[in-house]
Amino acid sequence: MDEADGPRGSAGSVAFAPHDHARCRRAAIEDAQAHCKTAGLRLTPVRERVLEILLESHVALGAYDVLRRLTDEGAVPQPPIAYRALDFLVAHGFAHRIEKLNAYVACTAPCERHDPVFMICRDCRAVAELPSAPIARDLEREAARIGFDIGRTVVEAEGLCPSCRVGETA
Amino acid sequence: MDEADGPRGSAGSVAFAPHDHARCRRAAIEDAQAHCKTAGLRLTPVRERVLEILLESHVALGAYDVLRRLTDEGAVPQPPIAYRALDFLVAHGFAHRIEKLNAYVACTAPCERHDPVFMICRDCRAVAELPSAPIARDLEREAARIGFDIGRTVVEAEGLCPSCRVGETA
DNA sequence: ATTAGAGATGTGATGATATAACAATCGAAA
DNA sequence: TTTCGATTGTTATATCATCACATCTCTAAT
Repeated sequence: MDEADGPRGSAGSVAFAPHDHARCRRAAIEDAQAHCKTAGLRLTPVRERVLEILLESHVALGAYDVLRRLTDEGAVPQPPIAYRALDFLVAHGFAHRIEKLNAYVACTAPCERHDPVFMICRDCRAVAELPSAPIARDLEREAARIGFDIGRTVVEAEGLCPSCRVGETA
Repeated sequence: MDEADGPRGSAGSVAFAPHDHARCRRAAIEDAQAHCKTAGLRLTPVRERVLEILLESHVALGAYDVLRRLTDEGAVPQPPIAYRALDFLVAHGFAHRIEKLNAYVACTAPCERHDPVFMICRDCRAVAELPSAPIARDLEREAARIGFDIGRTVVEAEGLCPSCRVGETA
């Protein structure tokens, strides 16, 4: 990967590689702010705070993990508070839901519009987000063969990230 | 598809195509019985019954749907009864878990060993199971690029099956 | 400024999915 | 026929997600 590519650069996964994470977070927040302004969406305090919480790492957090963080900061512990913010972030591409974990991660790519591919570490729950173009093509071809009309796709690989492979028992 | 291919033939999805479903069910049960005998696994009455319930159609059933069926037949309504049987069937490849739906379907292919691709109808919840070889290759290549070691994969496309596309509003 | 309407939030309750824990039983093999 | 691991019975609880309805808050039209 070209070192000149930033944390949200185009060369692929950032989650498993050392990177300037402060910049990564800042860029994601600024992207979200800019996109909301352009699109007339309201990045309210709780929505922005939830995005910040997700952006603290590339580890997937459950809705109740997020809620716990919010309540530690004074919010009342009502699940809809977390779910509503997460739903907003997912709906607009600022975060993704990981079906395999029932959990959420911040988006780490300028997510135009096809569902990404995720690589999920089973040890540390870190999630790398990859572009899905080749796999999407394969899926479309298979779907066409059986007359299926694809809406959304879930592509998640569970395994071990580079860090967690180190020292793993054979 | 070659009509000579049976319901568990090699040419791909059977779930969305008209087929001799009685034969389909029978073949799946017999496969399971034979495989358990060979492998020294115990296809106990409740396990076999749960497989039969899943095999009644190609529609995904939740664990509590299965449990309801069992209790209608006299079992006591304890969730572990259903989950244990489902876990057994999934562990040995006689059924699959659909992450997107938190639900289960009977396996419709002689599942040697790579995780299948599923096409899930959002209207009728029918699930077609396809071989995953090309997609698995793509995923492996992407994983190698970032040093990720893939264990299991989840590939699920949600959309509309051929039957449910008919008469769908544009 | 006033206010109507849509979107967002506060709040209590409940629904849906899944597992922990431990006792009792069964079945294959020593 | 005893033993040991796998399976089942049973109670309880954990975890994930949504409903329903009141209230508030922005924004834009008046």
